[in-house]
Amino acid sequence: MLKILIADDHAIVRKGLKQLLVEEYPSAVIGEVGDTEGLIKQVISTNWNIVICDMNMPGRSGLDALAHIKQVAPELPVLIMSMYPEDQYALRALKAGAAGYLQKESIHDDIIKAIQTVQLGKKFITPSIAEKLADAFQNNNNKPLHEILSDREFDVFKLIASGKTVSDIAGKLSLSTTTVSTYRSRVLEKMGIRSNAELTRYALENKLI
Amino acid sequence: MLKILIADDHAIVRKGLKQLLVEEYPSAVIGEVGDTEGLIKQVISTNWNIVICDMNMPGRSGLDALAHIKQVAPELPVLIMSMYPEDQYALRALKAGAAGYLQKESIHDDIIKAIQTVQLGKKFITPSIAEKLADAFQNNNNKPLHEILSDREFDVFKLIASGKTVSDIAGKLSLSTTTVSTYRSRVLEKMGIRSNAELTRYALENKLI
DNA sequence: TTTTTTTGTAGTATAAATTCTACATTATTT
DNA sequence: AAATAATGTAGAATTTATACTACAAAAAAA
Repeated sequence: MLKILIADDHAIVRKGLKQLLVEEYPSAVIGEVGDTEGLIKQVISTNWNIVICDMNMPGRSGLDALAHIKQVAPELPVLIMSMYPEDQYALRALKAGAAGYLQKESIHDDIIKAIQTVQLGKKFITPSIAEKLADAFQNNNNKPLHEILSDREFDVFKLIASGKTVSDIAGKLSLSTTTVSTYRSRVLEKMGIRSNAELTRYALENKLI
Repeated sequence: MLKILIADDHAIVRKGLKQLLVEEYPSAVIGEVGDTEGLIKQVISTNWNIVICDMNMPGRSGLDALAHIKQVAPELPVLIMSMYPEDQYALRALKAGAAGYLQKESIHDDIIKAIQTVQLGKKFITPSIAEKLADAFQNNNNKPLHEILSDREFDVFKLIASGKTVSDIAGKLSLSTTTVSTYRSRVLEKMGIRSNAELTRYALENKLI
């Protein structure tokens, strides 16, 4: 009998998802937990076939929980869902061992397919994520992102992240503004990032500024 | 017969909420829309008793929609829900004429009570929001910086902080890019800030994005 | 040791953002 | 009620930033 565990801190989301699953798998057992602790507990105490886990839960994040699950139940497929389209997160999730990454926006369309896929022991990868994956694969894999920057790029990275404009930086480093812009695009490219805001965020999170 | 309209861009959320409502009001008519346009259309074409509307929908935000609804159906109670706990949003929502503000986290506990309350023509205010309200009522001075922004400015603030470009934002809000730039400078001015990076930082630190 | 990549650097043409200014509407204060 | 300030909105002119493209020097891979 199919046993699916849902982990999400929002009860409405759990409810909606459960409804969806019940409609497709009327005889399945659907469990719910609202935090990562409950999730871990459930995974240890009960034999679930699939876990569907939100990425953004208060306290320990879904990814932390995932890492934990991979230790106690390496075979248990975990689908990570998130409200962020940013496939950035998808890569992190997959790296951490997720069986698939679902955006909440399109979960309706994907979830059943995803379940079928992971039931076969395969990973559920959407085409757009596959592409990102392929990219990340050939790029440097396990270094922190900012370590794959060249020195100059890293300089520029930090300055941009701390709010300097391209021309400020050009002045400071005595370079042409276009040069700085070029560095910037290389940084963005290498880090799989799309905006200065994300740079800032990254830098703050990694305590680089 | 009770007729409740749900507006939320995430189908799972609609589903969960609907389920919740059906359980409590089996004979109620529950409508669903996924965007603000649909919402406005529905409000005009059908006589709903209550609207439950998500604050963060793509395109025109829930608050815009609310303002619109207040014009065409001033008596129709609109409950605004949001995933942000920051009661900041609550104040804006109430100011814009919402009948209540619900956090998605606790919607399970509050929604039925909220519906009963607004059915009596009263506003549903949780204690914590009541407090904020009281504060805001007189305490205009010691507000956090971001609370001195106007609604529009705040919209733009969040979008910039999360990395949208000025033209993205202009597109999204159907404004001229120069208008958005103007908001940006006003925001920078009001907050005593000099760059987008600082905006991002501020927003991250204050958990506004 | 060739060959291929990465790095440091810019120019040109183009796209995007900013500044300043302005002007109705709303809100607030006096 | 009148006066003042804040808000929502843009246009013109200008300043900045970006996308492409390019190329030599250094580093890495074959």
